[in-house]
Amino acid sequence: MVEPNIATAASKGRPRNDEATRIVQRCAVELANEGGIANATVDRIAQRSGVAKSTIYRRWPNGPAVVMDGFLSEILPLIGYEEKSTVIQTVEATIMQLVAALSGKRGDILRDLLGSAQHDPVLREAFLKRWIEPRRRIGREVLERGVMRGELCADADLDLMLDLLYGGVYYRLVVSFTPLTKDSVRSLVAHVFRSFAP
Amino acid sequence: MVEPNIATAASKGRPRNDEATRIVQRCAVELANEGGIANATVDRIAQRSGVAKSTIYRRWPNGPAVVMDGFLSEILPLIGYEEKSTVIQTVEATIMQLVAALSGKRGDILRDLLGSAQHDPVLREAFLKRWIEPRRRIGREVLERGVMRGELCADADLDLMLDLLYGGVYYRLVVSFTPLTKDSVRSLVAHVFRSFAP
Amino acid sequence: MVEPNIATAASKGRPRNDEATRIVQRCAVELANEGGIANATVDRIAQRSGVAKSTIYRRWPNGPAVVMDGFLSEILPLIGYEEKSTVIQTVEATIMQLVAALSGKRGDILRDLLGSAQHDPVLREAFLKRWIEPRRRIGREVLERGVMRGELCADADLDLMLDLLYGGVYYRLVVSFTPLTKDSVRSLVAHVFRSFAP
Amino acid sequence: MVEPNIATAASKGRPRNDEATRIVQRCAVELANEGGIANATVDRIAQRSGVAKSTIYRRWPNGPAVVMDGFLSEILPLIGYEEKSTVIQTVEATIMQLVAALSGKRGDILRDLLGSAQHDPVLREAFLKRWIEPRRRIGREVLERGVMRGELCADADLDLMLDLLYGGVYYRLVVSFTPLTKDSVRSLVAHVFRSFAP
DNA sequence: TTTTAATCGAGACGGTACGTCGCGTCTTGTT
DNA sequence: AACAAGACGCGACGTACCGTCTCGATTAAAA
Repeated sequence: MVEPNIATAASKGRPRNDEATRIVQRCAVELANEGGIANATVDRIAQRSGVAKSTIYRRWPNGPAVVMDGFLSEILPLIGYEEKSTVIQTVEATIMQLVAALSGKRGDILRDLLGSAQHDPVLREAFLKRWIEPRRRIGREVLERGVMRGELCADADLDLMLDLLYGGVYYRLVVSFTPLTKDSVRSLVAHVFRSFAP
Repeated sequence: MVEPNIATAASKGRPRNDEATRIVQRCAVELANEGGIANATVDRIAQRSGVAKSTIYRRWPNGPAVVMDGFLSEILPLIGYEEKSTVIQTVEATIMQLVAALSGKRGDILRDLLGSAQHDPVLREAFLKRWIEPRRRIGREVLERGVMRGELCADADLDLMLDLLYGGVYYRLVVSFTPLTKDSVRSLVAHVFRSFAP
Repeated sequence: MVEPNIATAASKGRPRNDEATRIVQRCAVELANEGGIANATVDRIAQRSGVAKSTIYRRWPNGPAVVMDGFLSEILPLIGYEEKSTVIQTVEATIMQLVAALSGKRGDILRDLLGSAQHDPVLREAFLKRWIEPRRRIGREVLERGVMRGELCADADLDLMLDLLYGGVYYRLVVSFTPLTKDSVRSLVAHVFRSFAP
Repeated sequence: MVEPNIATAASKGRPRNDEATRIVQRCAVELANEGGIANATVDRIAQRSGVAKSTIYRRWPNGPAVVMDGFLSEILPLIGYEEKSTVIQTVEATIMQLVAALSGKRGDILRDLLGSAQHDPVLREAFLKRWIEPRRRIGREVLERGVMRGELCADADLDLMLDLLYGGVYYRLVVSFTPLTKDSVRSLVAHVFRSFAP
């Protein structure tokens, strides 16, 4: 959670306006969509949303944090994972979905947020807890099923396997800036699976 | 090269001051070391170096570009690559060296630069041309030797192999923020090599 | 009285907390002592006193008004006036006392309050009714006794005389910012008395 | 001079824009006319004048200082002093002029500035050096002529006399808030002169 | 005894201004 | 030309107060 200042549960004083929280997040994402997260300044978010700057600062430490919060709470519900007939197919589909999420407009923002997370511990925490770890948890479950079903070797180092799968994807998107085609994803997944075959 | 505005070779007026170029780079790196690249503003670089802002802008488009330039021209000479008796050992040593470079103070800056490159095409270009591609070229040569020497299978997809090796490293440093131990590097390299074994 | 909103005498609901009124005034004066009346903001008064902002606003229109109230109710009891053997001596003592009150920490606040009264009608009213006019009333009584006792001429314009006495003092403290010595007070009083001599 | 940051005489770098200085002062006075000096915020001055906030802060420490500067440089040229046939008449005319200056819109600003000067040393300095002292110097010259011409007694304490004259005026305008009529000025001047008669 | 109504604390809210910083451009005189 | 110096318009920063508001909890007089 980027939002570090949660209103005290005891609900003393006037309660926070949840509507304001929502509209601020929405406007922040809008602005980031239009011109990158550098465009989502607190001033601009405040102006567009009609919410006072002080109210925004009461909830988030800076503009990118708002974008992160809004972006994730917008995208997370959209990402399920489909069970396919074989584990390798399920993984392939999941990775394809990830690649799709990291492409286009939304992908630009996510890459930009990842970039900002390099020097902002708050963003880093949020990025990890709400984006990386959940997906990794899902991935791990799938792979464990692969082990049980005999598609993967019994003593496979699943964490290493996840590092290789996700690493291969993120490396090309964020480090070497090489577009990822469906074919390249397929051969990546295929090779990794083969190397962990029973 | 970040530096896009090269002085025309035999220009008429007063020639550029190379000393200024050097001191500016040095100060920019210093400032980045002290407080991240956000600390290396053009104003501050100018003040510390005693070089006028206009002089800086004549050479670089913005602050991070100076840092990138200074950082790379400082770190590149330090990175050679040692030929070991086996290819896997050579690769392991190279990766270890990379991990070392990406750890500590210098690593913070490099990760920070990579972060900024996500929204700055100029930085991205420089990062690719001067950091990623040269190392990848070297890595490729090593792997090709591995194929020739029979340590790797003849039809190995070397680009995929490089993606897996580098991807595994960068993913943990820049995406999942998981510290890389010597052991984890060793098992990563070992696994990838095994999967491309002849 | 600065305090404009008096609770209706026999009201129905919960009665006002007089203790709160007192502690608020005390804290306001404390804060003004520490950093001028600009330091006595309603927020700060509320925080230090532990009294809610709304409770403060129920009694006073703004921060300076609290300071004015607290300051005057603190200083007024301390100012008596001593009857001397001659009227001129009594006046001199009174003026000396005024000068003392307008010097040092307390003087800074009073001058500051007078400054604020230049653009705040509420403060002006309070300043007049509770500080200027009472002292002037006392001064007038003394001078009238001077007339009766033959120390002053029978048809003396006592209001003009008071203007000259007080004017001479305030002018130096508040307008020309020239320190007032005991000697300068003495010669001021002496001259004015001489000019109204019988 | 309120303006404390004078561009270095050596005129290094781009010279300051005098036009900007002028328009800023003009707008500041305008704003103060419209709603008191509290209305002359740096933000508003910047917006109305089209001059950047940073440019304003490069010259003045705060809004009231701009008003003070603009106000004085606007009003000072307008105030000469007329030589009358007798010294008492000259003084009376000068005081009348002062009362006029302290009445109406301009008077409100001047009183407001004097109020602010109570807690702002910069304003106080400017107020003294550019408003109080020059007028007092003139007044002193007039009185000295009065001594020479035998209208005043030879050993008159002219500083005390000035304190009484100016004090009587400022006291009523700024302290007791009693309107000054022409008659009251006349009787004030008359009495003071009589008390310093030869 | 139950309303009823004013008070209290806490603190959120929309505003507005603060004074600073950095940007990238510009205008000087000097080298 | 390039250079040091530094002014300029711009716009964002994060903070502080303002005065208002909405809560739930007290506290007494009126019903």
